[in-house]
Amino acid sequence: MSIHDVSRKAGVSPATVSRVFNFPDKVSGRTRERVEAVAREMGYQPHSVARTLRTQRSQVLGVVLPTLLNPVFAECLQGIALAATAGGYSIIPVTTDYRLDLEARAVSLLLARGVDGLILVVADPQASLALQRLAEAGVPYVLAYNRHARHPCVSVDGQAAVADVVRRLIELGHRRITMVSGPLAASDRALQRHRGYARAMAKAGLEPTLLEVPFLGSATDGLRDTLTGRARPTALLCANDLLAIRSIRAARLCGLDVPGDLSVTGFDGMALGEELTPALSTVMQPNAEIGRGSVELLAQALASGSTPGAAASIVLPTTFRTGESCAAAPRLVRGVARRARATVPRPPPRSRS
Amino acid sequence: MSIHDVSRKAGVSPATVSRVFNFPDKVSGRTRERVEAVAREMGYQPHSVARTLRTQRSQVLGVVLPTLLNPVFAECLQGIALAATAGGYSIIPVTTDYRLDLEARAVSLLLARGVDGLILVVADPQASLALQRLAEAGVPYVLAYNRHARHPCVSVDGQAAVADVVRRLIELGHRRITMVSGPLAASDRALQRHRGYARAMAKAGLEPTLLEVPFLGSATDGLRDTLTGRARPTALLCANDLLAIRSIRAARLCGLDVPGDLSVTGFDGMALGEELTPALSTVMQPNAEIGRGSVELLAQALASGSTPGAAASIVLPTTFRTGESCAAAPRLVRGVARRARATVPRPPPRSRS
DNA sequence: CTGTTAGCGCTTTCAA
DNA sequence: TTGAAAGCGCTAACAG
Repeated sequence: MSIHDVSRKAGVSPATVSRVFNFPDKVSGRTRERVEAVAREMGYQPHSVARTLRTQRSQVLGVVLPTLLNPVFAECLQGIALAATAGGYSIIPVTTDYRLDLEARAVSLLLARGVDGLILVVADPQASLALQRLAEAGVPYVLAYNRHARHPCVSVDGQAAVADVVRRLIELGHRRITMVSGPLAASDRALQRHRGYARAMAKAGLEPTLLEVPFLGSATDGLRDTLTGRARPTALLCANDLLAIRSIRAARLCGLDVPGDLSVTGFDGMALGEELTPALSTVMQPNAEIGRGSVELLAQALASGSTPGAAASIVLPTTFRTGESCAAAPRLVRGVARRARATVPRPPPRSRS
Repeated sequence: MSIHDVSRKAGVSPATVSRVFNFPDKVSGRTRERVEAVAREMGYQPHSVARTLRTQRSQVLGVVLPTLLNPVFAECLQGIALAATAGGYSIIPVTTDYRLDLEARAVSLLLARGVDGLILVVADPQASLALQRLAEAGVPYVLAYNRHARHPCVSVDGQAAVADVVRRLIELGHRRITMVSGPLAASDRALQRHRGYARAMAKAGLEPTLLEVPFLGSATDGLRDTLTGRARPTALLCANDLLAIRSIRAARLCGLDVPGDLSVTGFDGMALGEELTPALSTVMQPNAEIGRGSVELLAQALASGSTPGAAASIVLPTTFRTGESCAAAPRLVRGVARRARATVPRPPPRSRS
């Protein structure tokens, strides 16, 4: 059923029906009411595809992100979805699984779909060809999580946040603080977080140690060596919450108590972290807010017929969430952590069910 | 840049260009190559909105689900996204936050967007008006997770799976097994899982106990009473993984060791469950598979110009994942669990960072 | 094998 | 305040 059917039944022209839906003020009260009544009765809804073709605006935003399997991005997407709906937009999400080729493919797919704008979380803005073409094509877009001087970004200051964590750990008496990170080359976030770690450690006169674990597979293998070594760290600063959770497990499996023997901090603030035992001490990013902010930046530009500029970038604040996974450093004896007799940890029992 | 520009530059008609993209076989090799070359050179991509208007097929699937904050649905959506992309479809996800009014709104939004079909996770197929109207309107759709005799569903047998868990717990020596569930009225899944529990308990001659915790807020309040009572359960059978994680935390806060003093099982098989300590013992649902299956069922029907029928419903198998959160029941002394001296649990220390 | 023609359903000048 | 007409970019008959 089309606008035509409504117009016939209401005894007006299609143009008038269109006006009723788009510019109600431009129609006389009487005809508007009649048209509205007829439309409601027939259950008419304007066909958005036709409208899109005519107006060249789809009211759809494309969203490019690495994966939904990391709750951080799921939370962000939820924020995007909410704000988009509120602003009259729908979203088409596409995941890239951290692969650059899929990033490019995602962008062209979305452009062919006629999205009005894009929100994307790319591996590295510097290296993204898709992004560059996007910018050149003049298509409105906003980066989320990424930070770059020449792109509009909604992000947090990961470097400062990690530096803050380092200071907190030092204050708790930690000296041997190892950073656990995914591949640094994989994203600008990883790089920035590591920089925050490296600088804060240097500033404190401490020696930085980086444990770079592979993306997939048993991240715990490398951890085992680190945690069972003679001069093992007293604190693990993990580049994200997922890594922190894995690290805590690895520590337990090595017979270490968290935070008794080893403090562990995360980064991201995924909601689940608070439900764990020990609750994750972590840097809270406002994930939903990042999504919301991205949508708003984009929607604002779209409304004014422009394109978001790098100058509009927003840096949202992070907060350190004090959980239970991090505590004062254990006392040291000749460089080796000594554990109180009472807290000798048992490895978690294997289920027999 | 439109098909027209390409046709001019290639010296052919727009129709021919269209054929090159849609029915390459219907075009002579020479002209096809020329057109392809020109198109590539100009960076032309068919405008899918126009194509949609003309063909009345959008190649877009709408996805209605409760929330992305529960990793179960995020995992499922990822599965949907993957399969959709593979099948040449894009998806528009809408979340309902378990609210029926938003369910209806989501459906009409999606229909107005001109989606070719819908995949939805509704609270209860029986009670969903949106669903009923969908069926009546003849719009192709598939339900995921839901089970209903008169709708096409991709689901698991939650009732049988929970009954199986009950049997496992009984075999481990548990007699006081409490089910922890969200509001039963909230979804058909909750109801079915509870039925599996109730029946299996009855069959074993054990008394069922249900702890229904509210959706939001401190689910742990009710748990505390249960766990500190005189005849506290030795096992908690949780209706989903999120609840299991919360229950484990509540138990720890009550000074109970999991699984030493209390076994806890989940349901869903969210990936993170394996990373926890103790690793979650849970019923694994193939979440991504459920998503994939839904897409395939839908795509198949769309390809044949039909609508998926209830007869096409698929029930995917679940498997019990043996984790560490569940073990043999502690020995009982006069109906009260006795704990070995050595395993007296300490409440987790509060972080001072 | 290729071109011509007629819309898909809507919005938007331009006239009345 | 309303209507007539043109056309967004594409595809599908139908001719040739």
